[in-house]
Formats: sequence, C-alpha cells, structure tokens
Amino acid sequence: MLGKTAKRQAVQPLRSLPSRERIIRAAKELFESRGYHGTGLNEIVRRGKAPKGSIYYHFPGGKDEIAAEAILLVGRSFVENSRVNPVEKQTAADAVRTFVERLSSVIRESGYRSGGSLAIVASETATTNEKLNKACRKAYDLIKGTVRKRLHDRGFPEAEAESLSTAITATVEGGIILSRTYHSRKPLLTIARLLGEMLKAVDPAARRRP
Amino acid sequence: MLGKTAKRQAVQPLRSLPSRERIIRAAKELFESRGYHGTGLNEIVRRGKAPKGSIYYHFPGGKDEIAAEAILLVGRSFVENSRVNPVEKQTAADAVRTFVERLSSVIRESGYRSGGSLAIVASETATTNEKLNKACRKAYDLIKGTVRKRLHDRGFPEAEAESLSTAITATVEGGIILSRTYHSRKPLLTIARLLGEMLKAVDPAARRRP
DNA sequence: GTCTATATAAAGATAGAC
DNA sequence: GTCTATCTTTATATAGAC
Repeated sequence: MLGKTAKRQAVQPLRSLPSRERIIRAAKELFESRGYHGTGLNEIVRRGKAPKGSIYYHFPGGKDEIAAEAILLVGRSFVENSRVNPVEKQTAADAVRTFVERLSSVIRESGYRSGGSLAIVASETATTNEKLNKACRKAYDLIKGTVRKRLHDRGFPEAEAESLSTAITATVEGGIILSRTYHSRKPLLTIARLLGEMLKAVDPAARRRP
Repeated sequence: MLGKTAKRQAVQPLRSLPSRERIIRAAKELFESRGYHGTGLNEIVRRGKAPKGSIYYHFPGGKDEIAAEAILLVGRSFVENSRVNPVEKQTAADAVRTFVERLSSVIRESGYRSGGSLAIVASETATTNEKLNKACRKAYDLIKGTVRKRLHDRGFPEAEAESLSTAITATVEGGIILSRTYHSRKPLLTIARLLGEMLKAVDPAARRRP
C-alpha cells in the first residue's frame, strides 16, 4: 500500500495541475474522435475550460507538445485502468473477453465518439511527425507491455505472450474502428467472443479441462 | 467473360477519366498516410498533376465528394486485387497468411506511408461527417464481404464466415497501424502467423489431417 | 498565470476570363 | 475544361498589458 503522503498526483510530476491537466485531457478526448489535424487549439481550450492565452505558457512546444502529452495519457490511462480493475481470478480468455465487452459499452455510451484508442493519431503521424510518432510508440509499448505481462502472469511463455499481445492490441484497435464506423457494438462483441475462444484454445493453464 | 465492348472503365460511368481520376487517386494516397483533415486540396491537385481550378468542376461537392470517391476506391481496389490474385488452391489459413505477409512488404516499400487502409478516415469521420461515414461503411462492407465470401467458398458456415471476416478485417487494420507506427513489418508478420494458426485450427476443410 | 489583440500562413471555396 | 485571382474562414503562434 501507499503511504498517506502519496496523493492523487502519481503520474504528472509537480507542475501546475489544474489548467495544464485540463488542456491535456480535453486534447485527448478530441483527438480520439477527430484526430490530430482535425482538432484545433481553440476547441481544446474551449473544451478544457482553459484560458487560450496561457497555452504557450504551459506548452512552449505548442500543439505538438500538447498532443505528445495527450498520447502518453492514453497509454498511462490504460495501464492505470487495468491496474484498478484486477480481474485476477479470471482466465486470460475471460479477462480479455470481458474487457472488450466493457470497452464496447463505453464506446456506445459516448455516442461512438470516444474509443480510448491511439489509432487515429498514430496513423496520422506515423511518417509525418517524428515527435508524435515516438509518443505513439511509447503509448503502444505501455499497452502491449501490460497485456504481455498479464498473459505471462497466467502462464503463457514469454515469446507467446509477446506475440499474442501484438495480435490482441491490433484486433481491439481494429475493432474499435469498426464499431465506431458502424455505430454498433457488434464488431467489438464479435471480437470479444472470438478472442476469448482463441485464447482459451491456446491457454496453457486451461489445458487441464479442455 | 466480358465482350469486347467492355473497356477498362468498369466502375466510373462515362465522365472524363484523366484529370478526375488522377485527383481521386492522389487523394486516396494522401488520405492513407495523413488522414482527411491533414490533407489539403492544394496537395491533392499537386500530387495528381491536376489543375486546381478544375476541382469544383469535377467535384461540385468539394473536398467531401473527393474523399467519398477516394474511400470507395480503397474498397473497390481491395475487391479487385483479391479477384486478380486467385489464391484458389490455398487453404483459408495460407491465403490469409500470405496476403498479410505481402501487405507488410508493400507497406515497408512505401516507407510505411501507405497502408491500403481506411482506418484513418473512418476514425476521423465516424461521428463528425455523415456522408464520409457512409462511404467508409460501404468500403468496409466491400472488404468484409469479400473476405466472408472467400471463407464461405472454402467451407466455413455462413455465420462463422461472417464473424471471422469481422475479426480478420479488424486485426489486419490494427496490424497496419502498429506496423506503420513502429516502422517495422514485425507486427503484421506476427499477425499473419497467428491468424494463419487460428484459421487452421477452426477450418472445417482442414480437419481431415490435424 | 491569465488575458486581449494581432501577426501570419494556409485552408476551402468562388468568380470570371479564356 | 482549365487557369488565375481572390474571398472568407480558420489555423497556429506571438506580443505585451495586467
């Protein structure tokens, strides 16, 4: 457990939390649904209820710096979220299935605007913005690393956990895109089921009762 | 077979082919790597070697109309491409595996700029541009329908072919994003292998020799 | 830290000559 | 069908008062 001195500012160091953090969160939400190029600084400060004049005080690097922080927040949010929701007693198959099912609910509740996904910004900046490309890699490393670790904890060999973490991440990202495009949970629910079946079939811990 | 009167203008009706078609192709290529919002009309006409002044003659609907055509071209290109490359004698597992492996080569050769993917535009416009959202659905319908048909031809039951086509499409789309982000074939190659193994395990035609 | 005002560039779109 | 010139809007970014 953490001591009493560890307040709820684990991730961001010690800087000004209120305005700066609100800008990052607003950017994250807007990027998720409209992409990097489709989101203006005006929209960000409006949504974040932050003063426009102070943007370049908090982010001397401008839009790029905001985006890099927002992207890393996506990765860190995933890690944090999967740390809070234990799913310890579930098999790998059940854990992935329920995670994707919940994700599909969250996306539907957002009107298919949200997605918790890096896919857009990563695609937009893969070969056109080195700084943001690096940020996206870091975020995917966080997500994939978390998935890999969970699989390994459940008895999957290192190499297999690594491969599966890539496939699971890719499938879920693609499923998010399909569900958002079709405005329907169905693609993600189909993927939840198939990923579960696939994992059950290859789970070394589940071979006891096939 | 087609009669001699059917020239190579199957898809687009009878309009002016040269300039208009070049604009659509240029838009498709630019959207794939930079997205809808990240691509300007100036870039499109420059890349398509088309006169800027004639854009609104060919596309009265402006950028949206160009984008809708470009998106449909992605879907039609996939169908056409999979019609030209027969892969008739392959199992479903081998067909998918070799397709994704080839795709990873194409993407690498483009400097990870290309991707043959709708993912970006679909994500950008899922809830912000109804016209383009519909175009993206049509394109995904074409892609998923082709995959589904191929699976069904190989003995997969209708329902299973439908589910698998969703999962395969999603996984490949996600894999494209990962490979482009990491500037590496590895994610797609991993996915090619795992998709192949997964399909082999569930292929009703392959149960003869497990 | 926050605000207003503004510089500067680029976007999408139009008009009208040719 | 094509071209140039231009309108309007919006974008990122900066300067400087408070």
